[in-house]
Amino acid sequence: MAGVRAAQKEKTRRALIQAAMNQLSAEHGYASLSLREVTREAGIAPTSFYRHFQNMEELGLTLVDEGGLTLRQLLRQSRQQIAKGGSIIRASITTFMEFVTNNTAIFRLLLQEKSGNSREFRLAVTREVEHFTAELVDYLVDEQKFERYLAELQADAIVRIVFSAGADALDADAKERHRLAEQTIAQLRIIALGAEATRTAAKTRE
Amino acid sequence: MAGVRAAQKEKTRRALIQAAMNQLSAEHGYASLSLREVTREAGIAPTSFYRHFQNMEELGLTLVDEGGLTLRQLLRQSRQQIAKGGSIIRASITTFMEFVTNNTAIFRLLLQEKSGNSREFRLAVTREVEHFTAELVDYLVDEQKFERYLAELQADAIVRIVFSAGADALDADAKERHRLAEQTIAQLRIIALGAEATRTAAKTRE
DNA sequence: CATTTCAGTGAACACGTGTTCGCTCAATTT
DNA sequence: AAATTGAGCGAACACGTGTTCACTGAAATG
Repeated sequence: MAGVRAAQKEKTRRALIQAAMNQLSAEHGYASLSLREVTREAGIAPTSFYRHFQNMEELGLTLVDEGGLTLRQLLRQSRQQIAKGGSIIRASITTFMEFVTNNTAIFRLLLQEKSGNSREFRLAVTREVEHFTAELVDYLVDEQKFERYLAELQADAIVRIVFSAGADALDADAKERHRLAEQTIAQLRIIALGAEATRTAAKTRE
Repeated sequence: MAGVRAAQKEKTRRALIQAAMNQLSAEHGYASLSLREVTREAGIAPTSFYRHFQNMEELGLTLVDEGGLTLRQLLRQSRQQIAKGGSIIRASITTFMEFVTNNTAIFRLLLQEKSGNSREFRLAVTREVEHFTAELVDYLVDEQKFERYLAELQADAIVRIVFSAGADALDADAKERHRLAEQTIAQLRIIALGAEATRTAAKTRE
């Protein structure tokens, strides 16, 4: 009952997931992920794949889930560090861009895989992105005291801009990536200003 | 010299492009576009494909070019109609969403095909999107008298938000699409307000 | 210690893929 | 009217794909 067997199974399961991540690149998206190539890189026979996943789609969904989870954990950490002072916007964007640099494969999955896949896959990706927006809305309502509707507008705009910039960062070198980060920070400040102006305009109308 | 032959060739070339467009859907992206299925729908033998395109990639690039051109023409038209009064933002977004509804396939190509393709293909898509930003920057500088840097920040943010919303609209029903349009309009107004505030802040500092 | 479980295997199936080659035969040119 | 051009075609090639099936042999169980 030591579970040597279960441990080994988990190990090759991780190997399969890692192999799939490695295969994801700019040239070869999830759509062209090949079972045979994945199993080859994981070091097992093609047929053994089915001991771990029902089919390729299940592998894809697993990748999306794991990627989204990792990203959200990182951002939550960064948000806590912010409490110690410093610009919220700058810290978040910096963390985000770092994540993109270090986890390129996961990011491609979340940002650039909205078509050419099964409906279920697309829904899973959408759900992950919605998690981010929801967390940001909560932050704007609780900490910044925005009214819910305005917070949602703002959060949605921010997530769209940041994810879009993140997608561009995937193909960028370090310098261009830095420029993107600064640009995004400036854009989020414009939005913050605009939201603030909208809020006060609504108040004076009361 | 009547050119009966050349006319026929152009006709089947159009048939190929149209067939490829028809094959593009949420489930089957450009990456999984099949030569044999395209030629089948166009009503010619697989081998005849090579009389019109050197390979599949050339077909893809053609689709991107044609799609981007069509979209830009439409938006230019709408911008002229705006001169007759009415909200610029509302009119543009309405036109944009209409285009998404009527030209779903083209749009998927421009919005959701940034990975899983050749480098050249991705550059072509990026170039098309940059055309939009450039036109918007010119408008903000010439008509709204923004300074160039602020205009670029603003235009880039707007394009990112609008294209991201456009991508979501692809999978949405009429009602959800309308909500998306209204949301985008409200977000662009926040940005306009923020940009205006940034401009006046910079001026008073002079 | 005998029995059962099950991760991993190798062979095989049925199929779709892009591309090449040599041919036909109508439109075009000489 | 004869010669040339070239869009369209059918056969074939070489290969990669996901998935099934009956199997082995070590770990787990009774």
